[in-house]
Amino acid sequence: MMTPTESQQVLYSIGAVERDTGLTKDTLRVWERRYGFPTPLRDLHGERVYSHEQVEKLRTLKRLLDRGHRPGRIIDRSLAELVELADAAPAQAAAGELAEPLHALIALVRQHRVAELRQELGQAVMRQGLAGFLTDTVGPLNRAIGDAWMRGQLEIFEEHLYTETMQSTLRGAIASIPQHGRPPRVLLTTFPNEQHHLGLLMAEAMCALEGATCVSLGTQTPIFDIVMAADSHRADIVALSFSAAYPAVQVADGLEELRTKVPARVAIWAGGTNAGLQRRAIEGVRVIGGLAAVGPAIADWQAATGVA
Amino acid sequence: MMTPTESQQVLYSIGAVERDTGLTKDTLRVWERRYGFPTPLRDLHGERVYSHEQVEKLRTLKRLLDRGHRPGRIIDRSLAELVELADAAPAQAAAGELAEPLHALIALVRQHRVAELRQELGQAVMRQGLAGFLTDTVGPLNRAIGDAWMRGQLEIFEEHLYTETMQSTLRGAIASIPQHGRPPRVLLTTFPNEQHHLGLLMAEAMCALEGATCVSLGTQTPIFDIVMAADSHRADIVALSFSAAYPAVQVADGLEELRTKVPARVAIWAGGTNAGLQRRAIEGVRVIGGLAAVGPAIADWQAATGVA
DNA sequence: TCATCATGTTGTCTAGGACAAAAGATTGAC
DNA sequence: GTCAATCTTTTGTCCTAGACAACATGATGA
Repeated sequence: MMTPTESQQVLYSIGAVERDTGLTKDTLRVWERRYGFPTPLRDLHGERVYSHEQVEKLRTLKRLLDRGHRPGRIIDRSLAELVELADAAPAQAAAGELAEPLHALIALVRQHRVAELRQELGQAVMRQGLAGFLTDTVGPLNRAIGDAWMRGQLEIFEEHLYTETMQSTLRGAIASIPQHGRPPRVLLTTFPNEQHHLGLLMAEAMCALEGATCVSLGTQTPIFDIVMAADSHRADIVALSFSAAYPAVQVADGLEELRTKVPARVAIWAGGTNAGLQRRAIEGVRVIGGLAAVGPAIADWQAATGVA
Repeated sequence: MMTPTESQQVLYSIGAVERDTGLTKDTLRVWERRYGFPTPLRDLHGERVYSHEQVEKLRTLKRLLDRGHRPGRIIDRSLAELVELADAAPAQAAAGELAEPLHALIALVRQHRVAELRQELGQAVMRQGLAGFLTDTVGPLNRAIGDAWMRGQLEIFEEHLYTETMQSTLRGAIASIPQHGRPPRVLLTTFPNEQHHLGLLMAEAMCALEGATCVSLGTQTPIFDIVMAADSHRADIVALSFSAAYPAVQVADGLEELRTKVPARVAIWAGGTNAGLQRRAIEGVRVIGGLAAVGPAIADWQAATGVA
């Protein structure tokens, strides 16, 4: 058996750190030059070699950047201080009073009781109805899971497990919604580099529930292909999902580019937890503020187009 | 109305090309230096700007590299010649005689008839049984779709549509397999940067069919987390899936690292269409050569561990 | 015929320097 | 005091060109 110290003797190349943290090699090198962190060792050939601890701190930094923090302000703090910072943030937005059932679900994730988790989620759909499940369970649960992960209360693989299980649940639920082929026809996808599939599935479920005809392209469709797909499927609405981690610049740029390339008769809707959506309004793009706003938006569309 | 020439005036930055092709910035620059391709223009600030045509050729090149071609040998050829090459390759491995039903399915994808595609796939599962569906339909179909895409017969969004639909079908099928909690316990996932979810689902379906207890973490789990997850779930087998596009170096490195960190009593299995798997054997890692090999592998495991 | 060795080939890493875009701070007008 | 415009700082991404290890290929000899 190895001691903890020995087992932590894991070293990462700059390429490995890029993969694990989502920070590019350029950024890693320029941070080292500017801020003096990280401070990788060098191997025989003079190449950077990162310790497990540094990678851990880099991952936490990345999460905080996604929340709007700036590297220069926080990079000097210790990992413990960063975690504290992460803890403080969600407290503002109604943290403590997580509903009891949610705690139970999180507990199942942390205890790796997959079969029970799957069953509980399935039963919750039945109990609350899909719409209630989405707004009252999935939404808050996603946030709680993300927070727990950042606080170090949840490992990455536990988050993966949750995501995978929830994906199955949602797909099962979506498959059980009868599709009549009635308008509006909604095309759902995300921009390249946006991998968050759960948000997309939630949107798809919500639209299908409201009687729309949904076609999902999955995640990461190049803009030019979204345009072609909207045309091919004669979509009435193109719906995009943006997670918190997606760069705000690319949200605005992408939506503007998409708006110019897609015919005006096709509506563009954007939703998700991304902060950039609230900041600057984009002409001809409707921002959907949460799942509850999907129903009214579809009602608006039907009213505007005179569909019975 | 713009002329075709004007509308093609789409220019890509080196970062955009990296995202769209999967070739790193480093590789793009070194190719330009060494082979004289690509030959991007420069913008006002001297930064590289790639034309749509060059990006197209780069994408095709990447696909050919994934098949084992070497850049120096093929980079000078025209896009048409490359496409021809892509056409010729699968001819070796039983190309022409694609079963009739597969052609019909591909036709549905190209005509964007989603509802029918979904229904046909569901019926195929019933008709062939899940095992037959996986080996005779999904496997060949994946390859055919990939080929068609490379030949320019299929747009990216059409491939996305196929993937999304197939994912729903497979998840539905997996959900319908009763799980008894019997050994072996199989943990399924992919390495970071490996996004190909379909291969993973196919593996999960196959294992579940053979009576194993499956836990999937989805794609892109850091190696350290795979180790923790294997421990938490008391996994008997860790199964990894590698698509053709995944760099062969990272396959070998990753598997070796994983082997040293996971207890010896846990088996490591690797499968998928990645060429690197065949090249060099890794001590303590079993390479699963295709879906049909899953059954025997599980039988072997059961025999070796004396499980009835 | 097969193993060993030399030769290409290829991707990834190195070093600072440069600059645009966004965020933050300051100023001035009403 | 509030808001808009301008200045300053911060920050990520791009630039050049050299180096080298890992792998594939071809040549050599047993």
